[in-house]
Amino acid sequence: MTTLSAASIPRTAREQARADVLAELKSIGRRHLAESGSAALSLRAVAREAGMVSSAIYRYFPSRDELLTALIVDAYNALGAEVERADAGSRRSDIAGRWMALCRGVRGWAIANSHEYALIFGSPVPGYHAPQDTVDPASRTTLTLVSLLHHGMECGAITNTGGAVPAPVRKDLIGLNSLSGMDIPAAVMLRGLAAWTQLFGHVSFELFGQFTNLIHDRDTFFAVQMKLVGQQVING
Amino acid sequence: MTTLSAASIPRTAREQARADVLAELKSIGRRHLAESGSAALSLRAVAREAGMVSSAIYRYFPSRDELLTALIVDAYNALGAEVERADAGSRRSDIAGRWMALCRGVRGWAIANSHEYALIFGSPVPGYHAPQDTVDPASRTTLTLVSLLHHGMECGAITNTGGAVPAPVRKDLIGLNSLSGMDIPAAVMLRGLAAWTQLFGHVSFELFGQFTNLIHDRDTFFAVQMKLVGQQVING
DNA sequence: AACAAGTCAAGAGCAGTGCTCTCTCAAACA
DNA sequence: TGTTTGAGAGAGCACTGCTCTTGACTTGTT
Repeated sequence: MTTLSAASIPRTAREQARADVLAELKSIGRRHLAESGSAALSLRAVAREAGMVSSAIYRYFPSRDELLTALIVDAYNALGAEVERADAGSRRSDIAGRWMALCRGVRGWAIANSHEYALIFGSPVPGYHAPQDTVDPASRTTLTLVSLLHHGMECGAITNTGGAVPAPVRKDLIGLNSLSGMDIPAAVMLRGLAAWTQLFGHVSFELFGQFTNLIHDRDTFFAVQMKLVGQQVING
Repeated sequence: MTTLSAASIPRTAREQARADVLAELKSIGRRHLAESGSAALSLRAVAREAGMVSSAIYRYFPSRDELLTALIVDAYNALGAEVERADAGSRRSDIAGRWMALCRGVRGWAIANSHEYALIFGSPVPGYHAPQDTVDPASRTTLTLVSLLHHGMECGAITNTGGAVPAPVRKDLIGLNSLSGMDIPAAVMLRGLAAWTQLFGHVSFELFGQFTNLIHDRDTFFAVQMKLVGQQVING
């Protein structure tokens, strides 16, 4: 168990105090991240603002990367929660509507928390390799899409139009089901992943400045594009 | 004219020497970038390797960001050249084949130059806003796609299946033609941009680690996905 | 040939960074 | 009531971007 894992339930007063300080440091870090981006995130600055000397913060985060990892986990969870919330707001049988809600959820969160989005979907920070802590929170968002696909097939909105999928890829795609306990055919999963990459590709392009001077009405553009993607996913 | 623009033709020996040093510094910087990523790119380290003291490098690059900008411009041009080369290798009337070649060109370059790819398509470096110097090289790659669309329409491979495009978006899409001197209908341009975001979304996902533990046969997966995208762009 | 102007490298220095080590002191535990 | 343990403080190392000044050299002109 690392410093970052949910530190069980604080029992003693000491553990409680430690959990409090940890939470405060993360909160300050998150604010710095939101204001200045990940590269400008400095342990010293966080410590300073928390009223402790620079060396003291190393009691809580053994390195800058550990702080970053903690914030990444939080970001994944925040996005996951937002997407789940967005999905829950639509009628369950309205697959197309749920897809659009999901898209709006992702983009809305990304715009409102652009630095956190960049942290998890932008270029990986140098020398940094995501530890295992991040994979569960990361899959949370993906799971929402997969369950949407699953439900779409269940109620007949999405049909398996077939299409040959090469064996090795088929294996990977079928394997995705084991994470979610569902059984979506490879061809459908393929379309789902295509939609997924398109959604995040679009959001990244928008946030990272590739639409500058090209697309001005971005809300509408996004809606039009995602509607198209939704149709392709549903109708094959 | 900044330090970065092509410094006309060096006339005097002095200008020649300066151009040489500038080129050497950029070359060292590019290597450091390729080896360690943008965040680890340090003016001091570059200067050290070039055999000059740290302060001297400021004669050539007024700030770290200026070095970065120079490398970004180079990266855009390298990608653009690679994509143009890939496109030129296919029979001109084979639109689907050209699309696949173009995709392979982008991905191949991205994998071979991942840090440079991250520099231009990853999260923007903090506090950095792309100066005007970068827009021309950046549009070079996009232009290859637009001309592919144009040619596809010319020879009937791509047909305008219509589809309503909301006025403001239509305006943006039509406006894209003014950059290239072509006249691609909004609905076709829309599909082209969708393919574009999907292509780069896919490559970014792959390079930035989102496929970790999910997709193993990435070459095949990419080929399958891009073929699908190509069909959607061509057949509407 | 002599000079003024322009250019460049060097060195010292400032403020900031991540991170380590040692020390002290107080709280928690036995 | 000791004893252990953990939190904070402080100094320090090596590094960063960047600035300013100083001395040497190259250039074009008189």
